[in-house]
Amino acid sequence: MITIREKNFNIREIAISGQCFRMKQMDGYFEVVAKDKCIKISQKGQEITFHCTKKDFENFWKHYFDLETNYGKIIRSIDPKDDYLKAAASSCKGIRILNQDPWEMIITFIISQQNNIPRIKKIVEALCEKYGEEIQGRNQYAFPTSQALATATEKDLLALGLGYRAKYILKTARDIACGDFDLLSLCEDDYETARKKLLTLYGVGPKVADCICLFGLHHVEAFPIDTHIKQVFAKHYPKGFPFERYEGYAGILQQYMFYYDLNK
DNA sequence: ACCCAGGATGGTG
DNA sequence: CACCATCATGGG
Repeated sequence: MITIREKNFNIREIAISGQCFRMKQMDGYFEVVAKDKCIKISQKGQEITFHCTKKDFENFWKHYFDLETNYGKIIRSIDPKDDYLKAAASSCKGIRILNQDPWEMIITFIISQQNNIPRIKKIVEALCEKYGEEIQGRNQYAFPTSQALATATEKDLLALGLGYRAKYILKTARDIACGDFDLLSLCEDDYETARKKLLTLYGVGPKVADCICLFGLHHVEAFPIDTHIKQVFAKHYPKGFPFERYEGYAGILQQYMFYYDLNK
């Protein structure tokens, strides 16, 4: 168990930010499942307690929650004249851009298309229960490996409620499991290269590719444009969003706007 | 019964 | 290039 103090960290905001789908609010704490790991986290004000060993915190969770980045500095860089962006960031100053598993992001964000967040969570959970390994003593299931998912049939996936995305998931899982699509080299690529490669996957378009880049590869310049952001742009940035001002990390600001619009 | 949800694909003009 | 029907499913 390890407790830290951090201004720009709010586990509740992160849990409902729509970038992760396996973070659950329990009675007095949050339960987080990532890849094949599970942790309980509680927070009182700026004191955050990670219920794990110091070793696991240092080796995994610290990086997972992007605790080495200064988010205060990012928020302070917002144009003081941009009232909307200031309000958006102010509504969720505790968001972090998580360092999630690329494979997990590919699958979950293919599922996310034309879908709502509660339902995405439900489907991801069902997928883990059916194809993931049990995490010992946790009553939780790891995210399935590509090899495990590759053994599924389209009918199996349809039964889980995946709908028309079932065929996307199957082909992508199989292409990755057999090594036809190389995940390891993807992790070495810069944003533009990674994005281009991701677009070759069946079921991955521009928006999903950017979500994978942002949440799975930590290319914080990636800026996913979904239905919410389109509405925000139409309403608050009719003359265009000032991307040039936030070059290299606009994706973080995207999360503030997404959150603000989602919870309005 | 109608509309929407962190869109992508395949076809057409 | 731009547009557009279609793709399953559940929740409002």
